[in-house]
Amino acid sequence: MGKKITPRSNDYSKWYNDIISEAGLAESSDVRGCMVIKPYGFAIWELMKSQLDNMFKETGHENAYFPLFVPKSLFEAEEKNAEGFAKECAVVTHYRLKNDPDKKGKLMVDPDSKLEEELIVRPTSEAIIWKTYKRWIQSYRDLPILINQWANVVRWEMRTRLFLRTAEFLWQEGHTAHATKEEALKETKLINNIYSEFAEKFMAMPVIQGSKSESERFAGAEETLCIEALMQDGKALQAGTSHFLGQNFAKAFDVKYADKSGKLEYVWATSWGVSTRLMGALIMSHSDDNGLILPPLLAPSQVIIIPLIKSEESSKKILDKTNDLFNSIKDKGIRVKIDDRDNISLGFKLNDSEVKGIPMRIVIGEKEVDNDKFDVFYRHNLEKVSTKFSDLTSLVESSINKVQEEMILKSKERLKKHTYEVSSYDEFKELISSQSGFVIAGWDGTNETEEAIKAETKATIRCIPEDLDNKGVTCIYSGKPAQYKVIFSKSY
RNA sequence: CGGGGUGUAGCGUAGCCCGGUUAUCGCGCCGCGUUUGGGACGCGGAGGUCGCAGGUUCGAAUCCUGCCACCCCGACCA
Repeated sequence: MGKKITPRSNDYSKWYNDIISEAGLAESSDVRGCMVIKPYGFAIWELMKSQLDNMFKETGHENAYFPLFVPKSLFEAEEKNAEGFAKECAVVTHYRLKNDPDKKGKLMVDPDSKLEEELIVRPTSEAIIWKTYKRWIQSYRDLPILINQWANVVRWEMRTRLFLRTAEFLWQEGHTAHATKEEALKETKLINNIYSEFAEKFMAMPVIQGSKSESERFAGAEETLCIEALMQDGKALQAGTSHFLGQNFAKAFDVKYADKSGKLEYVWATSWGVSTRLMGALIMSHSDDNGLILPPLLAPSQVIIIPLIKSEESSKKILDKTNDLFNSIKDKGIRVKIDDRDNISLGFKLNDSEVKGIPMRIVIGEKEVDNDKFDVFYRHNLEKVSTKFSDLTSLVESSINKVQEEMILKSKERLKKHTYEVSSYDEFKELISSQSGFVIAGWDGTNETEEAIKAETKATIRCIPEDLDNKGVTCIYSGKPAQYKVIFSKSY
């Protein structure tokens, strides 16, 4: 089994890339730093999307779409935001090509088509959206605005990795406007809770919630909340962020509303997003050396049935059973598929279903039909459960939630096992260098300390959880009283 | 932009130091036949400006020069 996948313990990155390639999720494109998401990978992304979309809509949000291009003057309006993204922007300077007079059959940029104002390909949409909100908001009656958009953005990263960091990526970005600070803060928290709930419930990936230190904060935000997940190699992955933007964008774009007394006030803002990086998180959270493992709620096929026909005589009874089972599982609203590909050996099909992470597999051959004994093979723990045909559908149905729960439990245990608390810097350094997970430690709250620790150990403050008591704790580095207990880790 | 490396078929590679027939092997692809109980097998076949340009030589994938592209380690990052 798993012949073609490099073992995780040998080379973690290779293992990760092998899984993406063998499962058919994505591949590098011919365009620098960009990625082709293949149908199977996209199907998983679409399941994630629809779940998140539901959760946003249930909390009063609506979808809309804003332009890909941001005129430079808009982009630079909010200074910190512009500065933060300036180094990774793709810029459109011309709008036309022409035949190159010196090189036959080649095209060149037409110098006459230079734009008066450059267009930035959005690395994020705050600027264009806040320029629009200015038109939409006049009165307290126009608030709140709770909008989300599903879109692509471009960030010209130096080093890219499939799903985790690509030059172009797909995401959702929510942008809300509120009358009061309290309401905006509440929204920021609400969304972070949604992200956390989604990660745990659907991705079977428990996360730690908290706020970012100033240096890790989103450019232009007053506070950034985040969810941080722990990957199997002990590194942290920022899986989602929710920003409280204060009145920064309202002021930059002059967005005011008249309150009940007619007084003009700047509006309060939030923005929040998760991206196709979640796919990377899903892969790295659960996969093993045999390939991908999908939690049933995010599996495009939750069950696969493989008919095994060896002779003409047995063909009919096997196919009848296969179709009966397919229909009865499908009637329960479960995503089920039959692998009836011709000229492909059973062994190949078994491995194929494993490498793709399909949660349950049922092989139907002569032996099963004659003995009325069928195995359900579970991908997440590689175990089999046997039952008779009449009980098969209910076993499958009850297994969906069971498998999901078992995967959540396993991930929770891993997170717990790899979360440490230290009080000395030596202990801290040892844990970080062994790259074994989240390390909770006291921090004096200064930028200098944070940077010194990063320079010495490569660990960064992943987040500042709000529920950790800092009474009597001292800073791991400076020895001064700790302002917070925070979570350190190496990260992606 | 600093430090290192690599470019040979769709993918992964051997050959390069030490120049010499028709450029190696595996996977994949096409055809025929046999095979489904853990990534099938046999036979036949297609596919290459050896990254680009120039030079040295009777002769260059191999040596020299220039260029280009990509990868890895830094800085940056959802």
